[in-house]
Amino acid sequence: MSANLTSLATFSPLYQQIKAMLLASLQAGEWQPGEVIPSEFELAARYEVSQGTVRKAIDELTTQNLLIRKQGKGTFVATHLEERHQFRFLRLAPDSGLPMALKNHFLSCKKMKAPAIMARALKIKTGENLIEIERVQTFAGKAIVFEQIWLPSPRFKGLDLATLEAWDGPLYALYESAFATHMVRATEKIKAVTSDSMCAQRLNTTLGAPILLVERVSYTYGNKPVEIRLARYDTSSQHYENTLS
Amino acid sequence: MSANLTSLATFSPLYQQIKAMLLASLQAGEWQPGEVIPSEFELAARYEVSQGTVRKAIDELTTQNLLIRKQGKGTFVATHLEERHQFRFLRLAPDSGLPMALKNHFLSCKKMKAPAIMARALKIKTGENLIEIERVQTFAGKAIVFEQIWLPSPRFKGLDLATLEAWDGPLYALYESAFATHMVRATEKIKAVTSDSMCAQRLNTTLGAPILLVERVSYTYGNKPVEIRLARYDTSSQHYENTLS
DNA sequence: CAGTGGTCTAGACCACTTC
DNA sequence: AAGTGGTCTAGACCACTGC
Repeated sequence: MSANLTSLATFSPLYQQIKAMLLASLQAGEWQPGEVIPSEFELAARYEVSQGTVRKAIDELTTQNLLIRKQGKGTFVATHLEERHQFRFLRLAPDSGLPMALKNHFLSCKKMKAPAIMARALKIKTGENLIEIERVQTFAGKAIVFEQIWLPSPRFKGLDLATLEAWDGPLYALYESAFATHMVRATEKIKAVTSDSMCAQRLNTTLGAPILLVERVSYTYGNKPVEIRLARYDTSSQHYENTLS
Repeated sequence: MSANLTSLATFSPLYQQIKAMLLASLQAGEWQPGEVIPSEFELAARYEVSQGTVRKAIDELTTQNLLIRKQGKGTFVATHLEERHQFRFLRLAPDSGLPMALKNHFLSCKKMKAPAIMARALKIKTGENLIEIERVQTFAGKAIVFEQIWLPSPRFKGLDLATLEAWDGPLYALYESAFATHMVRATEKIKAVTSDSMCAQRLNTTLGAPILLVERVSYTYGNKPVEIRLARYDTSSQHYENTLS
Protein backbone atom coordinates (compact mmCIF):
# COMPACT_ATOMS: atom_id res chain seq x y z
CA MET A 1 0.00 0.00 0.00
CA SER A 2 1.22 3.48 -0.83
CA ALA A 3 2.40 5.72 1.99
CA ASN A 4 -0.01 7.94 3.84
CA LEU A 5 1.88 11.09 3.02
CA THR A 6 -1.12 12.66 1.35
CA SER A 7 0.44 15.97 2.38
CA LEU A 8 -1.99 18.65 1.30
CA ALA A 9 -4.64 16.25 0.10
CA THR A 10 -7.42 15.16 2.43
CA PHE A 11 -6.38 12.33 4.69
CA SER A 12 -7.99 8.98 3.98
CA PRO A 13 -7.35 5.99 6.21
CA LEU A 14 -5.90 2.85 4.61
CA TYR A 15 -8.96 0.78 5.48
CA GLN A 16 -11.18 3.26 3.63
CA GLN A 17 -9.05 2.86 0.54
CA ILE A 18 -9.27 -0.92 0.89
CA LYS A 19 -13.03 -0.61 1.33
CA ALA A 20 -13.25 1.42 -1.87
CA MET A 21 -11.27 -1.22 -3.75
CA LEU A 22 -13.45 -4.03 -2.44
CA LEU A 23 -16.50 -2.01 -3.43
CA ALA A 24 -15.05 -1.54 -6.91
CA SER A 25 -14.55 -5.30 -7.21
CA LEU A 26 -18.14 -5.90 -6.15
CA GLN A 27 -19.44 -3.36 -8.63
CA ALA A 28 -17.30 -4.83 -11.40
CA GLY A 29 -18.79 -8.23 -10.67
CA GLU A 30 -15.44 -9.79 -9.79
CA TRP A 31 -17.27 -11.70 -7.07
CA GLN A 32 -20.93 -12.56 -7.71
CA PRO A 33 -23.71 -12.49 -5.10
CA GLY A 34 -23.54 -15.63 -2.99
CA GLU A 35 -19.88 -16.31 -3.78
CA VAL A 36 -17.00 -16.30 -1.30
CA ILE A 37 -14.51 -13.50 -1.54
CA PRO A 38 -10.80 -14.17 -0.85
CA SER A 39 -9.83 -14.70 2.77
CA GLU A 40 -8.74 -11.79 4.93
CA PHE A 41 -5.11 -12.91 4.80
CA GLU A 42 -5.23 -13.25 1.03
CA LEU A 43 -6.66 -9.75 0.64
CA ALA A 44 -4.12 -8.43 3.12
CA ALA A 45 -1.35 -9.86 0.95
CA ARG A 46 -2.93 -8.52 -2.24
CA TYR A 47 -3.19 -4.98 -0.90
CA GLU A 48 0.01 -5.19 1.16
CA VAL A 49 -1.62 -4.27 4.46
CA SER A 50 -2.17 -6.17 7.68
CA GLN A 51 -5.10 -8.51 8.20
CA GLY A 52 -6.57 -6.12 10.77
CA THR A 53 -6.83 -3.36 8.21
CA VAL A 54 -8.63 -5.56 5.70
CA ARG A 55 -10.81 -6.70 8.55
CA LYS A 56 -11.90 -3.19 9.38
CA ALA A 57 -12.80 -2.54 5.73
CA ILE A 58 -14.84 -5.73 5.59
CA ASP A 59 -16.46 -4.82 8.91
CA GLU A 60 -17.98 -1.73 7.38
CA LEU A 61 -19.16 -3.57 4.29
CA THR A 62 -20.89 -6.18 6.44
CA THR A 63 -22.74 -3.55 8.46
CA GLN A 64 -23.93 -2.12 5.13
CA ASN A 65 -25.24 -5.58 4.24
CA LEU A 66 -22.96 -5.85 1.22
CA LEU A 67 -20.93 -8.75 2.62
CA ILE A 68 -21.75 -11.51 5.05
CA ARG A 69 -19.23 -13.24 7.27
CA LYS A 70 -19.55 -16.90 8.14
CA GLN A 71 -17.11 -18.04 10.77
CA GLY A 72 -14.99 -20.95 9.63
CA LYS A 73 -16.27 -20.70 6.06
CA GLY A 74 -15.39 -17.29 4.68
CA THR A 75 -16.85 -13.94 3.70
CA PHE A 76 -19.62 -13.94 1.09
CA VAL A 77 -21.22 -11.43 -1.21
CA ALA A 78 -24.71 -10.65 0.09
CA THR A 79 -27.62 -11.96 -1.96
CA HIS A 80 -31.39 -11.68 -1.90
CA LEU A 81 -31.51 -15.37 -2.74
CA GLU A 82 -30.31 -16.10 0.78
CA GLU A 83 -33.03 -17.11 3.21
CA ARG A 84 -32.23 -14.44 5.77
CA HIS A 85 -32.32 -11.66 3.19
CA GLN A 86 -35.52 -12.70 1.46
CA PHE A 87 -37.71 -10.08 3.09
CA ARG A 88 -35.10 -7.52 3.98
CA PHE A 89 -36.96 -4.75 2.16
CA LEU A 90 -40.51 -5.72 3.14
CA ARG A 91 -41.73 -3.73 6.10
CA LEU A 92 -45.36 -4.76 5.95
CA ALA A 93 -46.49 -7.00 8.79
CA PRO A 94 -49.88 -8.30 9.87
CA ASP A 95 -51.40 -6.71 12.98
CA SER A 96 -51.76 -10.17 14.45
CA GLY A 97 -47.99 -10.55 14.65
CA LEU A 98 -48.05 -13.89 12.89
CA PRO A 99 -45.76 -14.35 9.89
CA MET A 100 -47.19 -13.37 6.52
CA ALA A 101 -46.59 -15.22 3.26
CA LEU A 102 -47.60 -13.12 0.26
CA LYS A 103 -48.64 -14.72 -3.00
CA ASN A 104 -47.71 -13.08 -6.32
CA HIS A 105 -50.21 -12.25 -9.08
CA PHE A 106 -48.63 -10.51 -12.05
CA LEU A 107 -51.13 -8.49 -14.06
CA SER A 108 -49.01 -7.11 -16.86
CA CYS A 109 -45.52 -6.45 -18.16
CA LYS A 110 -45.38 -3.76 -20.80
CA LYS A 111 -42.90 -1.51 -22.54
CA MET A 112 -43.16 2.24 -22.28
CA LYS A 113 -41.17 5.47 -22.64
CA ALA A 114 -39.82 7.12 -19.52
CA PRO A 115 -41.66 10.27 -18.52
CA ALA A 116 -39.52 13.10 -17.17
CA ILE A 117 -40.15 12.40 -13.49
CA MET A 118 -39.15 8.75 -13.72
CA ALA A 119 -36.20 9.49 -15.96
CA ARG A 120 -34.85 11.87 -13.36
CA ALA A 121 -35.24 9.35 -10.55
CA LEU A 122 -33.54 6.62 -12.60
CA LYS A 123 -30.88 9.00 -13.91
CA ILE A 124 -31.70 8.19 -17.54
CA LYS A 125 -32.98 10.35 -20.38
CA THR A 126 -36.64 11.21 -20.85
CA GLY A 127 -38.17 8.91 -23.42
CA GLU A 128 -35.78 6.00 -22.92
CA ASN A 129 -37.31 2.55 -22.77
CA LEU A 130 -38.82 1.28 -19.55
CA ILE A 131 -40.51 -1.95 -18.53
CA GLU A 132 -43.69 -1.50 -16.51
CA ILE A 133 -44.89 -4.34 -14.31
CA GLU A 134 -48.17 -4.48 -12.44
CA ARG A 135 -48.46 -6.87 -9.55
CA VAL A 136 -50.95 -7.72 -6.83
CA GLN A 137 -49.93 -9.65 -3.74
CA THR A 138 -52.44 -11.55 -1.67
CA PHE A 139 -52.45 -13.03 1.78
CA ALA A 140 -55.02 -15.65 2.68
CA GLY A 141 -56.94 -14.81 -0.48
CA LYS A 142 -57.15 -11.09 0.30
CA ALA A 143 -55.36 -8.57 -1.93
CA ILE A 144 -52.97 -6.59 0.27
CA VAL A 145 -50.49 -4.97 -2.09
CA PHE A 146 -50.86 -3.43 -5.53
CA GLU A 147 -47.64 -2.28 -7.13
CA GLN A 148 -46.47 -0.69 -10.32
CA ILE A 149 -42.80 -1.27 -11.03
CA TRP A 150 -40.62 0.48 -13.59
CA LEU A 151 -37.27 -0.82 -14.74
CA PRO A 152 -34.81 0.51 -17.33
CA SER A 153 -35.10 -1.84 -20.33
CA PRO A 154 -31.40 -2.22 -21.18
CA ARG A 155 -30.50 -3.74 -17.84
CA PHE A 156 -33.54 -6.03 -17.74
CA LYS A 157 -33.62 -7.07 -21.38
CA GLY A 158 -35.90 -10.01 -22.04
CA LEU A 159 -38.04 -9.65 -18.93
CA ASP A 160 -41.64 -10.54 -19.76
CA LEU A 161 -44.82 -11.75 -18.14
CA ALA A 162 -43.94 -15.42 -18.74
CA THR A 163 -40.63 -15.01 -16.92
CA LEU A 164 -42.36 -13.32 -14.01
CA GLU A 165 -45.09 -15.91 -13.73
CA ALA A 166 -42.54 -18.71 -13.79
CA TRP A 167 -40.64 -17.15 -10.91
CA ASP A 168 -41.55 -18.06 -7.38
CA GLY A 169 -39.88 -15.73 -4.92
CA PRO A 170 -38.92 -12.12 -4.30
CA LEU A 171 -38.39 -9.97 -7.39
CA TYR A 172 -35.01 -8.86 -6.08
CA ALA A 173 -33.88 -12.46 -6.21
CA LEU A 174 -35.03 -12.69 -9.83
CA TYR A 175 -33.11 -9.52 -10.68
CA GLU A 176 -30.00 -11.15 -9.30
CA SER A 177 -30.29 -14.53 -10.91
CA ALA A 178 -31.51 -13.34 -14.32
CA PHE A 179 -30.08 -9.84 -14.69
CA ALA A 180 -26.95 -9.79 -12.52
CA THR A 181 -28.42 -6.88 -10.59
CA HIS A 182 -28.15 -6.85 -6.82
CA MET A 183 -30.16 -4.28 -4.88
CA VAL A 184 -28.17 -2.68 -2.15
CA ARG A 185 -30.34 0.06 -0.75
CA ALA A 186 -33.72 1.72 -1.22
CA THR A 187 -35.41 4.93 -0.16
CA GLU A 188 -39.12 5.19 0.49
CA LYS A 189 -41.54 8.09 0.68
CA ILE A 190 -44.80 7.24 2.38
CA LYS A 191 -48.16 8.97 2.26
CA ALA A 192 -51.75 8.25 3.16
CA VAL A 193 -54.10 8.57 0.19
CA THR A 194 -57.58 7.45 -0.75
CA SER A 195 -58.27 4.57 -3.05
CA ASP A 196 -58.82 5.61 -6.65
CA SER A 197 -60.79 3.46 -9.09
CA MET A 198 -57.79 1.42 -10.30
CA CYS A 199 -56.57 0.85 -6.80
CA ALA A 200 -60.05 0.01 -5.52
CA GLN A 201 -60.41 -2.59 -8.23
CA ARG A 202 -56.99 -4.20 -7.67
CA LEU A 203 -57.24 -4.28 -3.90
CA ASN A 204 -60.98 -4.87 -3.85
CA THR A 205 -61.61 -1.92 -1.57
CA THR A 206 -64.30 0.73 -1.66
CA LEU A 207 -63.57 3.92 -3.54
CA GLY A 208 -62.09 6.42 -1.09
CA ALA A 209 -60.81 3.83 1.35
CA PRO A 210 -57.54 4.84 3.05
CA ILE A 211 -54.47 3.43 1.34
CA LEU A 212 -50.80 3.58 2.26
CA LEU A 213 -48.86 4.83 -0.74
CA VAL A 214 -45.18 3.89 -0.82
CA GLU A 215 -42.89 5.31 -3.45
CA ARG A 216 -39.62 3.42 -3.54
CA VAL A 217 -36.41 3.91 -5.49
CA SER A 218 -33.94 1.02 -5.29
CA TYR A 219 -30.21 1.26 -5.89
CA THR A 220 -27.55 -1.20 -6.92
CA TYR A 221 -23.78 -0.84 -6.42
CA GLY A 222 -22.40 2.62 -6.93
CA ASN A 223 -25.64 4.32 -5.87
CA LYS A 224 -27.14 3.55 -9.26
CA PRO A 225 -30.98 3.72 -9.21
CA VAL A 226 -32.44 0.80 -11.18
CA GLU A 227 -36.01 0.38 -10.01
CA ILE A 228 -38.98 2.58 -9.17
CA ARG A 229 -41.87 1.07 -7.32
CA LEU A 230 -45.20 2.64 -6.53
CA ALA A 231 -46.95 0.45 -4.00
CA ARG A 232 -50.38 0.71 -2.42
CA TYR A 233 -50.85 -1.18 0.79
CA ASP A 234 -54.21 -2.03 2.31
CA THR A 235 -53.38 -1.39 5.96
CA SER A 236 -56.75 -2.33 7.40
CA SER A 237 -55.24 -5.38 9.08
CA GLN A 238 -51.56 -4.89 8.25
CA HIS A 239 -49.13 -2.13 9.15
CA TYR A 240 -45.81 -0.77 8.01
CA GLU A 241 -43.15 -1.36 10.65
CA ASN A 242 -40.16 0.79 11.37
CA THR A 243 -37.52 1.13 14.03
CA LEU A 244 -35.89 4.41 14.93
CA SER A 245 -32.58 4.62 16.71
CA MET B 1 -11.07 -9.17 33.76
CA SER B 2 -12.02 -12.72 34.59
CA ALA B 3 -10.69 -15.51 32.39
CA ASN B 4 -12.62 -16.68 29.39
CA LEU B 5 -12.88 -20.23 30.66
CA THR B 6 -16.63 -20.18 30.55
CA SER B 7 -16.34 -23.92 29.99
CA LEU B 8 -19.86 -25.18 29.57
CA ALA B 9 -21.46 -21.75 29.60
CA THR B 10 -21.99 -19.86 26.36
CA PHE B 11 -18.92 -18.02 25.19
CA SER B 12 -19.04 -14.25 25.47
CA PRO B 13 -16.23 -12.07 24.13
CA LEU B 14 -14.51 -9.71 26.54
CA TYR B 15 -15.62 -6.64 24.60
CA GLN B 16 -19.24 -7.73 24.96
CA GLN B 17 -18.81 -7.93 28.69
CA ILE B 18 -17.23 -4.47 28.70
CA LYS B 19 -20.08 -3.20 26.58
CA ALA B 20 -22.58 -4.59 29.09
CA MET B 21 -20.77 -2.85 31.93
CA LEU B 22 -20.71 0.46 30.07
CA LEU B 23 -24.39 0.03 29.35
CA ALA B 24 -25.04 -0.61 33.04
CA SER B 25 -23.18 2.59 33.94
CA LEU B 26 -25.27 4.53 31.43
CA GLN B 27 -28.48 3.05 32.77
CA ALA B 28 -27.45 3.78 36.35
CA GLY B 29 -26.84 7.39 35.37
CA GLU B 30 -23.15 7.29 36.29
CA TRP B 31 -22.55 9.47 33.24
CA GLN B 32 -25.33 11.86 32.23
CA PRO B 33 -26.35 12.68 28.65
CA GLY B 34 -23.95 15.20 27.20
CA GLU B 35 -21.15 14.37 29.63
CA VAL B 36 -17.76 12.87 28.77
CA ILE B 37 -17.10 9.32 29.83
CA PRO B 38 -13.61 8.29 30.98
CA SER B 39 -10.97 7.94 28.29
CA GLU B 40 -10.37 4.63 26.57
CA PHE B 41 -7.11 4.11 28.48
CA GLU B 42 -8.79 4.89 31.78
CA LEU B 43 -11.55 2.39 31.08
CA ALA B 44 -8.99 -0.14 29.90
CA ALA B 45 -7.22 0.20 33.25
CA ARG B 46 -10.48 0.00 35.19
CA TYR B 47 -11.58 -3.21 33.51
CA GLU B 48 -8.05 -4.59 33.17
CA VAL B 49 -8.20 -5.10 29.42
CA SER B 50 -6.36 -3.52 26.53
CA GLN B 51 -7.41 -0.23 25.00
CA GLY B 52 -8.38 -2.03 21.79
CA THR B 53 -10.93 -4.11 23.62
CA VAL B 54 -12.57 -1.10 25.26
CA ARG B 55 -12.48 0.56 21.87
CA LYS B 56 -14.43 -2.25 20.26
CA ALA B 57 -17.08 -2.06 22.99
CA ILE B 58 -17.41 1.70 22.53
CA ASP B 59 -17.53 1.20 18.76
CA GLU B 60 -20.73 -0.78 19.08
CA LEU B 61 -22.29 1.72 21.47
CA THR B 62 -21.56 4.56 19.08
CA THR B 63 -23.18 2.75 16.16
CA GLN B 64 -26.23 2.33 18.41
CA ASN B 65 -26.23 6.10 18.97
CA LEU B 66 -25.68 5.71 22.69
CA LEU B 67 -22.24 7.31 22.71
CA ILE B 68 -20.60 9.88 20.48
CA ARG B 69 -16.88 10.12 19.86
CA LYS B 70 -15.17 13.46 19.33
CA GLN B 71 -11.57 13.17 18.27
CA GLY B 72 -9.21 15.01 20.56
CA LYS B 73 -11.98 15.71 23.09
CA GLY B 74 -13.34 12.42 24.34
CA THR B 75 -16.36 10.14 24.17
CA PHE B 76 -19.71 11.60 25.20
CA VAL B 77 -23.08 10.25 26.24
CA ALA B 78 -25.57 10.89 23.41
CA THR B 79 -28.24 13.51 24.07
CA HIS B 80 -31.30 14.81 22.27
CA LEU B 81 -30.23 18.30 23.34
CA GLU B 82 -27.38 18.08 20.84
CA GLU B 83 -28.02 19.87 17.55
CA ARG B 84 -27.36 16.83 15.36
CA HIS B 85 -29.74 14.64 17.35
CA GLN B 86 -32.61 17.11 17.53
CA PHE B 87 -34.71 15.49 14.83
CA ARG B 88 -33.31 11.99 14.96
CA PHE B 89 -36.77 10.47 15.43
CA LEU B 90 -38.72 12.72 13.05
CA ARG B 91 -39.16 11.12 9.66
CA LEU B 92 -41.67 13.59 8.29
CA ALA B 93 -40.33 15.78 5.49
CA PRO B 94 -41.98 18.26 3.14
CA ASP B 95 -42.43 17.13 -0.46
CA SER B 96 -40.61 20.25 -1.58
CA GLY B 97 -37.40 18.97 0.00
CA LEU B 98 -36.85 22.21 1.87
CA PRO B 99 -36.20 21.99 5.61
CA MET B 100 -39.26 22.05 7.85
CA ALA B 101 -39.49 23.82 11.20
CA LEU B 102 -42.52 22.66 13.18
CA LYS B 103 -44.14 24.89 15.78
CA ASN B 104 -45.60 23.37 18.95
CA HIS B 105 -49.16 23.96 20.18
CA PHE B 106 -49.98 22.05 23.34
CA LEU B 107 -53.70 21.49 23.79
CA SER B 108 -53.88 19.65 27.08
CA CYS B 109 -51.98 17.73 29.72
CA LYS B 110 -54.21 15.54 31.85
CA LYS B 111 -53.98 12.66 34.28
CA MET B 112 -55.63 9.34 33.53
CA LYS B 113 -55.57 5.65 34.42
CA ALA B 114 -53.79 3.27 32.09
CA PRO B 115 -56.11 1.08 30.04
CA ALA B 116 -54.98 -2.50 29.52
CA ILE B 117 -53.53 -2.00 26.04
CA MET B 118 -51.33 0.90 27.07
CA ALA B 119 -50.33 -0.76 30.32
CA ARG B 120 -49.07 -3.75 28.37
CA ALA B 121 -47.06 -1.61 25.97
CA LEU B 122 -45.52 0.36 28.85
CA LYS B 123 -45.01 -2.75 30.96
CA ILE B 124 -46.94 -1.31 33.87
CA LYS B 125 -50.14 -2.43 35.61
CA THR B 126 -53.58 -1.62 34.27
CA GLY B 127 -55.01 1.39 36.10
CA GLU B 128 -51.68 2.95 37.04
CA ASN B 129 -51.35 6.70 36.58
CA LEU B 130 -50.57 8.13 33.19
CA ILE B 131 -50.09 11.63 31.85
CA GLU B 132 -51.86 12.34 28.59
CA ILE B 133 -50.64 15.16 26.38
CA GLU B 134 -52.32 16.47 23.26
CA ARG B 135 -50.26 18.44 20.81
CA VAL B 136 -50.62 19.95 17.37
CA GLN B 137 -47.62 20.93 15.31
CA THR B 138 -47.86 23.48 12.55
CA PHE B 139 -45.69 24.47 9.64
CA ALA B 140 -46.21 27.79 7.92
CA GLY B 141 -49.50 28.18 9.80
CA LYS B 142 -50.88 24.82 8.62
CA ALA B 143 -51.52 22.03 11.14
CA ILE B 144 -49.47 19.01 10.06
CA VAL B 145 -49.27 16.77 13.10
CA PHE B 146 -51.75 15.91 15.82
CA GLU B 147 -50.42 13.69 18.58
CA GLN B 148 -51.61 12.10 21.76
CA ILE B 149 -48.79 11.17 24.10
CA TRP B 150 -48.96 8.96 27.17
CA LEU B 151 -46.29 8.85 29.85
CA PRO B 152 -46.08 6.91 33.12
CA SER B 153 -46.69 9.47 35.87
CA PRO B 154 -43.99 8.36 38.34
CA ARG B 155 -41.13 9.01 35.95
CA PHE B 156 -42.55 12.33 34.72
CA LYS B 157 -43.81 13.70 38.02
CA GLY B 158 -44.68 17.37 37.88
CA LEU B 159 -45.09 17.60 34.12
CA ASP B 160 -47.94 19.99 33.33
CA LEU B 161 -49.22 22.24 30.58
CA ALA B 162 -47.26 25.23 31.88
CA THR B 163 -43.99 23.30 31.72
CA LEU B 164 -44.76 22.17 28.19
CA GLU B 165 -45.70 25.62 26.98
CA ALA B 166 -42.54 27.10 28.48
CA TRP B 167 -40.40 24.58 26.63
CA ASP B 168 -39.13 25.42 23.18
CA GLY B 169 -37.68 22.35 21.51
CA PRO B 170 -38.15 18.63 21.03
CA LEU B 171 -40.04 16.81 23.78
CA TYR B 172 -37.24 14.25 24.02
CA ALA B 173 -34.89 17.03 25.02
CA LEU B 174 -37.34 18.12 27.74
CA TYR B 175 -37.54 14.55 29.04
CA GLU B 176 -33.78 14.58 29.39
CA SER B 177 -33.34 17.91 31.05
CA ALA B 178 -36.32 17.72 33.38
CA PHE B 179 -36.84 14.01 34.00
CA ALA B 180 -33.41 12.41 33.46
CA THR B 181 -34.90 10.19 30.80
CA HIS B 182 -33.00 9.65 27.59
CA MET B 183 -34.79 7.97 24.69
CA VAL B 184 -32.67 5.40 22.99
CA ARG B 185 -34.88 3.68 20.49
CA ALA B 186 -38.46 3.63 19.20
CA THR B 187 -40.65 1.34 17.16
CA GLU B 188 -43.38 2.59 14.89
CA LYS B 189 -46.41 0.96 13.31
CA ILE B 190 -47.85 2.91 10.41
CA LYS B 191 -51.27 2.76 8.83
CA ALA B 192 -53.40 4.81 6.48
CA VAL B 193 -56.73 5.83 8.02
CA THR B 194 -59.43 8.38 7.40
CA SER B 195 -59.81 11.50 9.43
CA ASP B 196 -62.33 11.19 12.25
CA SER B 197 -64.08 14.20 13.75
CA MET B 198 -61.42 14.90 16.40
CA CYS B 199 -58.62 14.56 13.90
CA ALA B 200 -60.42 16.63 11.28
CA GLN B 201 -60.85 19.41 13.80
CA ARG B 202 -57.23 19.36 15.02
CA LEU B 203 -55.69 19.15 11.57
CA ASN B 204 -58.37 21.25 9.91
CA THR B 205 -59.06 18.61 7.27
CA THR B 206 -62.32 17.34 5.86
CA LEU B 207 -63.94 14.35 7.51
CA GLY B 208 -62.71 11.22 5.76
CA ALA B 209 -59.51 12.77 4.44
CA PRO B 210 -56.59 10.33 4.32
CA ILE B 211 -54.35 10.49 7.38
CA LEU B 212 -51.10 8.73 8.20
CA LEU B 213 -51.46 7.12 11.61
CA VAL B 214 -48.21 6.43 13.44
CA GLU B 215 -48.17 4.46 16.66
CA ARG B 216 -44.85 4.82 18.41
CA VAL B 217 -43.41 3.25 21.54
CA SER B 218 -40.17 4.80 22.78
CA TYR B 219 -37.62 3.10 24.98
CA THR B 220 -34.96 4.31 27.35
CA TYR B 221 -31.92 2.36 28.58
CA GLY B 222 -32.50 -1.30 29.29
CA ASN B 223 -35.29 -1.58 26.70
CA LYS B 224 -37.68 0.12 29.10
CA PRO B 225 -40.74 1.55 27.32
CA VAL B 226 -41.57 5.00 28.70
CA GLU B 227 -43.67 6.75 26.10
CA ILE B 228 -46.55 5.91 23.78
CA ARG B 229 -47.36 8.28 20.99
CA LEU B 230 -50.30 8.17 18.61
CA ALA B 231 -49.61 10.61 15.83
CA ARG B 232 -51.69 11.63 12.84
CA TYR B 233 -49.82 13.20 9.98
CA ASP B 234 -51.43 15.20 7.22
CA THR B 235 -49.39 13.90 4.29
CA SER B 236 -51.01 16.01 1.58
CA SER B 237 -47.78 17.94 1.10
CA GLN B 238 -45.46 16.06 3.45
CA HIS B 239 -44.30 12.47 3.47
CA TYR B 240 -42.75 9.96 5.83
CA GLU B 241 -39.20 9.10 4.77
CA ASN B 242 -37.44 5.84 5.26
CA THR B 243 -34.29 4.15 4.05
CA LEU B 244 -33.96 0.40 3.64
CA SER B 245 -30.65 -1.37 3.54
C1' DC C 1 -5.92 -31.35 10.64
C1' DA C 2 -5.81 -27.04 7.93
C1' DG C 3 -8.26 -22.97 6.79
C1' DT C 4 -11.53 -19.54 7.86
C1' DG C 5 -13.31 -15.70 10.64
C1' DG C 6 -13.21 -13.74 15.71
C1' DT C 7 -10.82 -11.98 19.79
C1' DC C 8 -7.16 -9.85 22.34
C1' DT C 9 -2.83 -7.74 23.19
C1' DA C 10 1.07 -4.30 23.18
C1' DG C 11 3.08 -0.89 21.06
C1' DA C 12 3.85 2.69 17.60
C1' DC C 13 2.36 6.55 15.43
C1' DC C 14 -1.17 10.03 13.45
C1' DA C 15 -4.92 13.65 13.89
C1' DC C 16 -7.28 16.72 16.63
C1' DT C 17 -8.23 19.66 20.79
C1' DT C 18 -6.89 22.24 24.67
C1' DC C 19 -3.86 24.57 27.59
C1' DA D 1 3.23 19.73 25.32
C1' DA D 2 -0.17 16.70 27.02
C1' DG D 3 -4.35 14.23 26.43
C1' DT D 4 -7.91 12.40 23.56
C1' DG D 5 -9.67 9.44 19.87
C1' DG D 6 -8.08 7.12 15.20
C1' DT D 7 -5.09 4.06 12.50
C1' DC D 8 -1.99 0.30 11.69
C1' DT D 9 0.88 -3.54 12.70
C1' DA D 10 2.46 -8.28 14.12
C1' DG D 11 1.58 -11.97 16.53
C1' DA D 12 -0.94 -15.12 19.56
C1' DC D 13 -4.70 -17.73 20.40
C1' DC D 14 -9.89 -19.12 20.18
C1' DA D 15 -14.17 -20.80 17.69
C1' DC D 16 -16.10 -22.88 13.87
C1' DT D 17 -16.21 -25.57 9.40
C1' DG D 18 -15.01 -29.14 6.42
C1' DC D 19 -12.00 -32.61 4.77
